[in-house]
Amino acid sequence: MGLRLYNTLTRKVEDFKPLEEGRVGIYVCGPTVYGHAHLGHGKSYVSFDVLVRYLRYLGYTVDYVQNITDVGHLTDDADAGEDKIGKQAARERKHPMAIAEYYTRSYFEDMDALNCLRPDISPRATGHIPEQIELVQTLIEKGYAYEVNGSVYFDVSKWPSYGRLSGRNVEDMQAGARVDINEEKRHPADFALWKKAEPGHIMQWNSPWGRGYPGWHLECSAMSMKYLGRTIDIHGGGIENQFPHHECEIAQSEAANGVPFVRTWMHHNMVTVDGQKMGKSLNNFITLKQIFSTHTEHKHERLSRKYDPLAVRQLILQSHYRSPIDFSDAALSAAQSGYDKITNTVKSLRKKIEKIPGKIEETPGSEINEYVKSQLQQNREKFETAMNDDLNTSIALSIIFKIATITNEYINYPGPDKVTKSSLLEIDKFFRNLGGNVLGIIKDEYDQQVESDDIKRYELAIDGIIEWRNEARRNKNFVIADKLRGILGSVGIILEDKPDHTSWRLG
RNA sequence: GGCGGCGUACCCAAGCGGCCUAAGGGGACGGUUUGCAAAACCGUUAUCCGUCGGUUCGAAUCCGACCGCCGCCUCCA
Repeated sequence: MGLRLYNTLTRKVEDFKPLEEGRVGIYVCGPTVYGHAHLGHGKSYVSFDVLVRYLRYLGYTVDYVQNITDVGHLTDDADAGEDKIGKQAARERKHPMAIAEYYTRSYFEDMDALNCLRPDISPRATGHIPEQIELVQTLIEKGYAYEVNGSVYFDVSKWPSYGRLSGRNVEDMQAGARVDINEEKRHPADFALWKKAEPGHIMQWNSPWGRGYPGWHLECSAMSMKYLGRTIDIHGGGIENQFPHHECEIAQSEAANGVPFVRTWMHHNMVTVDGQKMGKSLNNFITLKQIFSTHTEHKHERLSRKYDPLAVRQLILQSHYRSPIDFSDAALSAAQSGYDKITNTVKSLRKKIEKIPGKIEETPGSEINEYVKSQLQQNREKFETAMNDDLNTSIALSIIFKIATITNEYINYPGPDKVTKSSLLEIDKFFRNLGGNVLGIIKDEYDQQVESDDIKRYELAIDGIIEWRNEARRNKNFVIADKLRGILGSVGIILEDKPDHTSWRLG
């Protein structure tokens, strides 16, 4: 059985089959770059990163497009157009493009840390104004849009299936709608394709309707069409964008092209912090940089320590992408411990491989251990079954843990089974493939020691103290030995005595 | 008011009609190992899945009611 994905459009898990054999086009709604990326971005892009990675693992060629919104999203749909980037630009007294550039770089930096593969194309909205204008023109020509006083609106009454994706109908939405009445619109549900620029609006362009800027749903339609064609296999985004954003995308794209816009709609669920929606006003808004930073002055007050970016990734993968996830210091800390366990295992596995000299064919008893072989085989199948079932990363991850336990058992307590280099390499291959290439929580290389410059400077001293302590241990002077361990421990350095040497790590 | 989701051990979380006397992680406790630790390994930690009814030979899984929580309906990942 192949990959099956939940499709919001049909509310069912369906067999996944791309339009073109062996090739998948994916468009994911990217960030609006007016601030540092937060936990919500983390969940979103890790989720879709795993989708892309798994599709590639299955042998598909994937065209992954994720936009960068550097203009156009206003604070509301009705009018009162305040561009969030413009707002931030005013606050920081910088050019809007400088703001967009700065936070775009910051975003990529954080996504790299989370081990998310870069999209194949990261199109900027401002780089596609002509395409957007063209799309608006098409919609006007086909009678789906109308111009009023320099602004252009999509006529929802011309598109009966509006609301299908989100399970709403235009009438129901009237009652509790918080959208202000806009005099220009023929119907309150009509949405802006192009807005006339008020004199003070910083970002604006020439158009057939005068100076203005694009409406907030338009860029995704224009750019996905340009890079992936009129019908795309998968469109992903946050569940909060189901309505109105994705609904509007469908309407304008299909009205313009006359063909289905998206075959599979995927929506991930939201993030809460300590059980509450994450929001700037609630003081529980946590950026990824605040979690990753070693510098205590940047730390968020709800966090007790810094966490490894890949531990955050692991926490995200521990639950399903369609489930909400609650971040708390306790959850982060538990994920960090679990992440450390896997990392420790992989590190000691690789150390062990290095210690067995020679090429495989020269190593005596180089055959793969039968038990190891069957376990890897079995668990690979389970892993694929889990991932095929709408990306059940929680189970996939549990299989990595299972193999970690088997690995430790095999290395440390081989019993009658001989530890062979081939077996160890086979296990490492499993980790690199499933834990690394697919889940992205196992690195191909781990730094020898800590990256932090502060620690690096003291490495010699640390090694010296360890040497001193081992001399004491050899002389059975355990009082001194324990005292030295205590001193290192008090600055967060934890020692591990191995049969032949002592290693250290930061606790 | 409309739409959607969730409630599983001390915490996180998978399971969505029989393989469940319920994965996996964290924590706690006990053991092996260790000079002692750390790491690792082994074991224990839910006869039960918010509550009450129903459907079924059989339900955590389906249906109904109720209680509690959350999200969307305004930009948001």
